[in-house]
Amino acid sequence: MEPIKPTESELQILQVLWSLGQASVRQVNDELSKVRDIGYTTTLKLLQIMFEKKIVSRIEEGRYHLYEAAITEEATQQFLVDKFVDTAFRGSAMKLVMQTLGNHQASKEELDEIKKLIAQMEQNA
Amino acid sequence: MEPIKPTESELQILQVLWSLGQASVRQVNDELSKVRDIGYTTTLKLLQIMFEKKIVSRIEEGRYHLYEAAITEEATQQFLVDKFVDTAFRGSAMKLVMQTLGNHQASKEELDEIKKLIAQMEQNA
DNA sequence: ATTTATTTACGAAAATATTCGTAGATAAAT
DNA sequence: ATTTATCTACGAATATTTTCGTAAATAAAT
Repeated sequence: MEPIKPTESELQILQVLWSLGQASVRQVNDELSKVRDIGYTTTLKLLQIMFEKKIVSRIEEGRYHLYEAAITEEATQQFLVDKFVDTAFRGSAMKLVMQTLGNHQASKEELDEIKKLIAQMEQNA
Repeated sequence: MEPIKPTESELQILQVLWSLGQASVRQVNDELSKVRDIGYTTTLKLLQIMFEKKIVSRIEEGRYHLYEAAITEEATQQFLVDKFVDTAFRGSAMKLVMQTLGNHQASKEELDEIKKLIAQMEQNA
C-alpha cells in the first residue's frame, strides 16, 4: 500500500469511479461533465495517468477500456484526513471533528450513530 | 470575505503565523525549517505572494516587515472542510466526522466536549 | 466501399505552484 | 571607512497539474 496523494482532478475521477464501479472513459466523462467543464480527451488523459500511477486498473473490453478504482474510498479518505488534519488543523483531529459537527446539518440517525461510536470509544479507553 | 483557497505551502505558512501572531520573515522561516527544508528567499517569496493575494498583511518595522495572517484560522478551516467534504467525502460531512472519530485517539475531555455539542444539536433540531 | 463517429495514444501547450539566485539597500560590526 | 551580514524586490528556473489537439485504429452508418 503506497501512500498516494491523488490530485484534485484525480480525486474527482475517483469519486465517479467509486460511485459507478467499472466505467468507460465516456461514462466517467459524462458524469464529470455534470460537475464541471471538461473535454473528453482530458478525462481520458487523466485516466491514463492514473493508470500509470496504479490508482486505477483497467481491462480491455473490445476496443475500449473499462476503468476501475484501484484504491478503496475508505483507505483514501483515511490518508487524506490524516494529511488534512496536519495541514489544516495543526494535528488536532478532534478539532476537525468539532468544527465539522458544529457547522453541518446532521440527521437524528447520524447523531445516534456518532453517539454509539463515542460510547464504544469510551469503553475501549 | 473572499473564498480564497491557500495552496499547501501557503497553509504551512499560515499555520506558523496563526501560532506566532506577528512575525518577521526570519521567524517564519525558522519555524518552517523545523518542519521541512526551505530556503529563506523561498519563504520570503511565499509571504510576498500571500501579501499580494491579501492572505497576509504586513507592517514595515524599520527596514524589515512584520507579517500577520489576514484570514482567521477558523474561517479558513471552515472553508477547507467544506471543500474537503465535497472532494473527499462526496458531500457527506457526517461521514468525515465518523471516519475521523473512529481512527484517532481522543481524550475523555474531548469526548465529553463532543457529547455536549451533540446534545446541543439534538435540542436545536 | 466510403464516410462518419468513437476510441486510444502521444505529446505538447497552458496554467499553477514552488524554489531560489542575484542585485540593491540598509544596518551592524570591525 | 570598509567590510560583513541581513533584509527586500525581482525575475526566472523548475516542478507539478491540467488541458486539449492531432493522429492512428477500429467500428458503425450510409
